[in-house]
Amino acid sequence: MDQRYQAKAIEEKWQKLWADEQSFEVTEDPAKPKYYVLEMFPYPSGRIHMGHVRNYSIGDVVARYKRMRGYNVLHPMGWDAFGLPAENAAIERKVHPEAWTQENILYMKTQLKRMGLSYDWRRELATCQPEYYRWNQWIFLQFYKKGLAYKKSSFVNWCPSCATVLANEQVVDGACWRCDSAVAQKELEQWFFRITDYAEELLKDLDQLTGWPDKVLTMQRNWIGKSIGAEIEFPLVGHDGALKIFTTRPDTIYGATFVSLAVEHPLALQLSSGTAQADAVKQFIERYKNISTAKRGADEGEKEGVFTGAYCRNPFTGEDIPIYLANFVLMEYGTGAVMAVPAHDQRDFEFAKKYSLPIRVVIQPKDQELHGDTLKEAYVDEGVMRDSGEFSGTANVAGKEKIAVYAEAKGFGKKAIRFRLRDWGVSRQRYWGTPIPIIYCDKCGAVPVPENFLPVELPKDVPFSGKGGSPLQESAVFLHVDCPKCGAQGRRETDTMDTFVDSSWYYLRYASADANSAPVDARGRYWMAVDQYIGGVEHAVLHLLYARFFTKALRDIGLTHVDEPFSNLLTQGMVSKETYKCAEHGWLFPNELAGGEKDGWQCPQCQRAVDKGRVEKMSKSKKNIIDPEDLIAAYGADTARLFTLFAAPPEKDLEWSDQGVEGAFRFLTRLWRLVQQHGELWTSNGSGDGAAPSAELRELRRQVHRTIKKVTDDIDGRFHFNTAIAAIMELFNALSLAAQDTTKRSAGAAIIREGLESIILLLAPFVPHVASELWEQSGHKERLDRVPWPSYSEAALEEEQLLIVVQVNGKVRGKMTVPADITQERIERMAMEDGRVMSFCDGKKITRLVYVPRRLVNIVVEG
RNA sequence: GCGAAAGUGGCGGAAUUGGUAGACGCGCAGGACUCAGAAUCCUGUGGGGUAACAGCCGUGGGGGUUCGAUUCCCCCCUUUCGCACCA
Repeated sequence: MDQRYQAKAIEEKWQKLWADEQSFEVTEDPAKPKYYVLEMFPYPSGRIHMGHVRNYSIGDVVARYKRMRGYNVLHPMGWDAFGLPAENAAIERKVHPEAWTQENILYMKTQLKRMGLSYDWRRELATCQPEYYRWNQWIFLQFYKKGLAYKKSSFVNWCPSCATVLANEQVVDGACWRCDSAVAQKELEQWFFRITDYAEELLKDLDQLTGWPDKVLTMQRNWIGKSIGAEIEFPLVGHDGALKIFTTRPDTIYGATFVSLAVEHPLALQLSSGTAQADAVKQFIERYKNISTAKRGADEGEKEGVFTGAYCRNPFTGEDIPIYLANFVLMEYGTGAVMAVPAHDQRDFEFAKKYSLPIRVVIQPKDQELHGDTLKEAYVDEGVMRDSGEFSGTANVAGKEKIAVYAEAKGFGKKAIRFRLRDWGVSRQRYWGTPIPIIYCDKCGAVPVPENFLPVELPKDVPFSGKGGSPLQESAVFLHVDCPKCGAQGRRETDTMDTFVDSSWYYLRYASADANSAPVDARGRYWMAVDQYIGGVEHAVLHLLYARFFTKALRDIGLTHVDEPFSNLLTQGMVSKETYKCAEHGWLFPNELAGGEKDGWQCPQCQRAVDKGRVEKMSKSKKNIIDPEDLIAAYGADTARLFTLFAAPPEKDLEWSDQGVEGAFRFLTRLWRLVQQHGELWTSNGSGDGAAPSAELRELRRQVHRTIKKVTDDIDGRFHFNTAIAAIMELFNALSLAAQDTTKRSAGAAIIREGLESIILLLAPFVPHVASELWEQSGHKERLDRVPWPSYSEAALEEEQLLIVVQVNGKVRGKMTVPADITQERIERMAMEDGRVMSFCDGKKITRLVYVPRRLVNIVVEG
């Protein structure tokens, strides 16, 4: 037996065995409870990083633990393989996106395998495979049939110099990332998914996601942004028709002294034409039309507007009030028109001040009298309605409802609910994505590709120049196609789908990854929903919201029976590490520093003292990354996993420490050695020298069972792997001491063996390779993967003695060890008789005695 | 600006329901082994204080509730994250 811990050899041995024996491949088994654990699949960028190591280590602990607890565990892995970087690689390095992606997947897969993750690799999928994305297209067609997919005109970022559409992340400070020219807004017809149809359900069902972090629920709630209010029509003066506005404050309508329209409002030009304001309005629109709404919000603060020259009538006061254009009104929300109540809305207040518009107070707070001309800021809190006709005197909260009901009765308004959530624009003018299965025909319009023609595959003959619109427009093979309806010459849609579409249903696909007549078959019913989903918090809104929407929409098509895809969600923290920065030369790698720990580090270029220690999220640019591959080569996967899991609880940020890694490695080495050194424990089947175990040994046995209980509770209830590992280390230290003592070693052989076996089993989910090896070496024929999780015995937990803390006025003044079956009276008497305790009570009156069973006595004295 | 989370030794962190603050790991110090080093093992390690003990101080700061507060409440400070004209 090798005395040294050889991580590499051990890990290779077990990884090969697991692969050869398909240890983690699962099929549906109605006799067993199922458990579906899923980590967010990676983008195949080329190499795995520490964030992946952390994410997948956490998931693997859960998977292996649940397996040991008797669950039928589905634990799959795949690739979020479409996306922009592949296309950039094509432009910059002349590699085809597909080749680039395939190569990355292959490399990263061997990296993941080296971590010993217990995946069912048969279910592996890559979203760029036609067998996968054909179902994106199929789903698109189902959505189209149901009206959930539709086309409308919308704006994209456009670089006039590169003549190409830019993704949001390619726009840096309003300029093109490559050529730095100013980005314009260009209007295009694009495809949308009607996620807003599900807004109400997406909001309501958040309540049933009790296994999600509150933070994520709140973010989703805010994103959906439900507002309850009213829609009211303001008749135009001198024109037909009316302006429809949405407000959450109908109670303030008597204070509406003007109306503000979005710059893009369709009536803007029409209303001003023929008035003296026509030119001013044109200029104003011209000025804002190329600035995206996001950009307008960025220089928040300055309210700008222009009078349209037109008026509308406030239907409640009967007054004619002016109509303005305002830069802060959003066309995409509500109706693109708002009634402005300067006294009770801060934005309207600022606008009114700037353009000298009347400010009329109509909500009166309890404790003060407000006047429009002395108001310093808008009053937005509750109060009583005043100067509001027949509604004066009504509490404003009740007034909201009354105004809306009144307007509805009179036929110029109604109660209304609005969401901040917008429909999901899925069109991308890119190559490396799922082609949208639509054909345009001059006669028939937009015609869906018949399902039996799917997949619409990406053509290979596409040049990647980084110029022009969608690269698919360059492919003659792809573009020209006959209309499926009338047979005339048609033209394919050249937009591809947002990659968020791919990741919105992949968890369903894993359940039946080889199904070829539907995205998911009956096996989905067995496996869904995902019991535990694990990933970064950066996906708290978009990915998780889109996936929830897909689940509901697919449920309505009959593809799944669940309302929500992920029952429990764990958002892991990021991995960070200290950085070194030179004031002049920027970030530095630790190994390029000059100087030393003692005299301080210096910049290799300018010899200036380096600013050390700020802990930042690991990133290439900050030069503080650790490559998992180097780590595994140096210490092995088990050490990498152990440290990652030990250094912090999963939901918190993890600060990387090279010395901490050493510590984890040291622990495994010590465990290895202890098992090697006591081979006799495994061969002899004696339970010691036959004498009854000493009190110390009995306590050691209790610790074994206490540890099993603690580790079980820590993993199962709260995923606190760090404290679970700490408890195992503690037990190890105790066993290690006992094993060094010859008397204890012989008398307590059975207990030490039970302890070591427990440690190996408890460590199995964390460090599966070394645990498997030690299990085998300690004489067990059965594979560790098939051994159940250890159970503890309540009887073995029973304490013989208790440690009781004695306090005087809440301060610890003594401790006593007492038999567990002692009475309260006796404990209290002993506490009072304790010498040190007595000295604190000396001459003082005891007013009270607090006894916490099995824990402490607090003597309360006076004076 | 609004909202949320967090702040504990030299460092990462623990204390799960209000009951011994600092588990476990790192670092550091002393010792053993060694010609020496590395590795390993043992002991110690919140601060101050003492010959040693004791008492004393201590969970960002200030107040409160309680027999007892890292934990609950109020105010303030700092950091991180999210949202940021959504009418």
